[in-house]
Amino acid sequence: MSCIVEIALSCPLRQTFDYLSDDPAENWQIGMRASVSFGSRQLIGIVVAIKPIAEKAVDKLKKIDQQIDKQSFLPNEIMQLVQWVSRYYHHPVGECFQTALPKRLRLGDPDEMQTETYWILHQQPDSTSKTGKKQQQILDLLEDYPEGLSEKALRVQLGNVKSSLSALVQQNVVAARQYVALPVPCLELQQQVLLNNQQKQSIETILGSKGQFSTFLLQGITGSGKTEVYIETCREFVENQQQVLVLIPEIGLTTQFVERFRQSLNASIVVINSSVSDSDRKQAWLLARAGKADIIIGTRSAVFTPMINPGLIIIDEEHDSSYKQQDGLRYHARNVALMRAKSLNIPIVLGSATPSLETLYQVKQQRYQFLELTERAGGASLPKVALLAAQNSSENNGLSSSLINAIEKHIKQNHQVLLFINRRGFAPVLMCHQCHWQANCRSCDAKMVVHQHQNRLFCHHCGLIQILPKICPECGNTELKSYGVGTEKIEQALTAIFKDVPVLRIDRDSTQRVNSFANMVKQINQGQAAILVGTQMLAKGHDFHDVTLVGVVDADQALFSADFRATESLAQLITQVTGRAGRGKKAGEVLIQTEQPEHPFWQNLLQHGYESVADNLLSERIQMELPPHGFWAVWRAEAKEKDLAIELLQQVSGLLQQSNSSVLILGPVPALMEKRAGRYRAQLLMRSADRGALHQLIDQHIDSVTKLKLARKARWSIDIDPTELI
DNA sequence: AGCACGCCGACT
DNA sequence: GTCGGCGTGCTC
Repeated sequence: MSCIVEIALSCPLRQTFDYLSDDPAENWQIGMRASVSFGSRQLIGIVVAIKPIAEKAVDKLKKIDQQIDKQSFLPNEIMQLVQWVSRYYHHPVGECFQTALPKRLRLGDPDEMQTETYWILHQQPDSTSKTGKKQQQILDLLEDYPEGLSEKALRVQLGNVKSSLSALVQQNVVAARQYVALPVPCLELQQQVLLNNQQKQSIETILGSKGQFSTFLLQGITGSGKTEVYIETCREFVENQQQVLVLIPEIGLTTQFVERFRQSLNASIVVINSSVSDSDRKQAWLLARAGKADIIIGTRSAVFTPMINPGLIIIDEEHDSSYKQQDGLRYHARNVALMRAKSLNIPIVLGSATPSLETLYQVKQQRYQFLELTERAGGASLPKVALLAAQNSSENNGLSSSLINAIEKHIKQNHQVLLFINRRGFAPVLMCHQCHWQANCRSCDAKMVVHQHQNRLFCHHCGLIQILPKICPECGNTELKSYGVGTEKIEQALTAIFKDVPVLRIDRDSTQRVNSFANMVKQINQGQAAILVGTQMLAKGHDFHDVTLVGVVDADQALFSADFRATESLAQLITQVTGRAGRGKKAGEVLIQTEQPEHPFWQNLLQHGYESVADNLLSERIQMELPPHGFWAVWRAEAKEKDLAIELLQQVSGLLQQSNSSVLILGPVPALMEKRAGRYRAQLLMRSADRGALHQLIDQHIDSVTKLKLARKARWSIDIDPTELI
């Protein structure tokens, strides 16, 4: 008896496809993969339904080419989750499955875990045969592991063991077994750290919600020991054979975080981030699904990792913008995680020193429980924060004389200094002194940034690269001048001022080479006086113990930005940065150089702290009916031809207006930077106090939008709960 | 989105 | 005479 199998395929069509299978329905399960011919190509899809043969139009159906999985592949929970994501974000279901699966499995790799060789003691060595030193070491070690020890672990401890092992095999003393390859455990676990009362209380409260859905905001200033709270909470779950999913931001600096878990917990910990190879991702995913990974630490897409016995979800730095995907399926991992925790009926912890307004809003509505850590570990005090008027700073390449003096003071004490400039390159503007020509990007509405080290102009929006011109292309003048500051210029200025002090620049340009970042960190941690100049990437995730002065050079930009979220991010950045100064015994100092020291934002932040700023911003947003107040969706469109995007959105707007709905339609308007990477962009906003009404309106019209002629000429997408409104 | 089919311009 | 440009139409 054959059957019909309904398959979700990765294509932008908002539908699934029926195929004919020769196998009986019993041989199929929802969530299995199948290979089918689709149009003229071969695709792999996910089975979403199995149906009996119906009379109608069976002859139109193609046959399934291959059933890839013989046993269940995607657990029901993940099937439900991905289908919910597809409905909630109004994104084609096949593409949702695509984002949820590791590449190798998406492409049809069998779902078999990699194995590795384990060695076990087979019998006691014959007393007559002589055993070498290395061989004896192996035997001694294996004696402690009656269930065997992996060859990898033997190698880690004893070095090259290949020849000794084969000798032992010859004597029939040891035997090899193939077992599933687990992550290499830490050899020496660290002693459990002493927790303060706030930490203990937080852990207890979270554990009190074991086995039931409950959301916690764990707010703790930098250095207050959030990670210890995570680790000790995990310990409890791991001891109960329950798995923990830990989401982390997408910054390449996760090693320290992961190491602390590894060194503290006797558990199988897998990592899924961008530096993990495709085959290791697949292995981590399979280990998690099989319950052989106790803790899964990963970035955004790890939220879809299946677990056999999930107990807890943790989202570290929950305010981080990398949790929201900004193309394709525009999901927010925090949102998906919340949904997942709810349907699994397990607790979820959102951790941050500077929670997002969304999360604070929920705390205010008493939907999340608030946990707070206010004490810094080791009794370190928070640094003094002061504002510096930026007057005359342009004469010193963007550094005011008081900032330079402060740097000198800290350097003289053999301490380290950290300076933030949130712009890569040398200078953001190149201009002709004579005719006022400016170096602009030809594909974007943006200026080209001077990168002197590489003797090039870069567009930071589309990646266009040009040779740095020596003469003005308009009038031939040789007097080209650059304006503004970037990391390179600050680096150069400081090198000139402090001749004997190493100046390290840390940004995407200087850390691109493999290991260069790790090497820099190593150098920094040697503890000699040094000045570190860098972008935001320095603010996150890394502890530099000898830094006593943190300077913020171009803090003002955000205060004038048209993006209403800029002040929120600035308050978060300054607060995070403040935590970077003076850990341990050395007293810290933070200096913020600004053109507007009188600005109420600074006064509020310095006198009352992040929470107060966040509070104000939140009331402001509520008053102005901006997110997180109300429910928002935005249609985005882009086209190579000018005005095409906006025309398409005008038609979309027309369709939406046909319904008599409570949803407010705003726009369409061109994007703030209309042209980017050669495309003109526009957006159409929807807002409602009623989430259901918003989604209903989209569902009502999305098919007609797909059928619009213009929808083929312009790229369009829909963004639910947008985090960027421009 | 891919990919095929289809109908008009400059080239071995 | 052909190669190839991208318009439009379909994908169980």
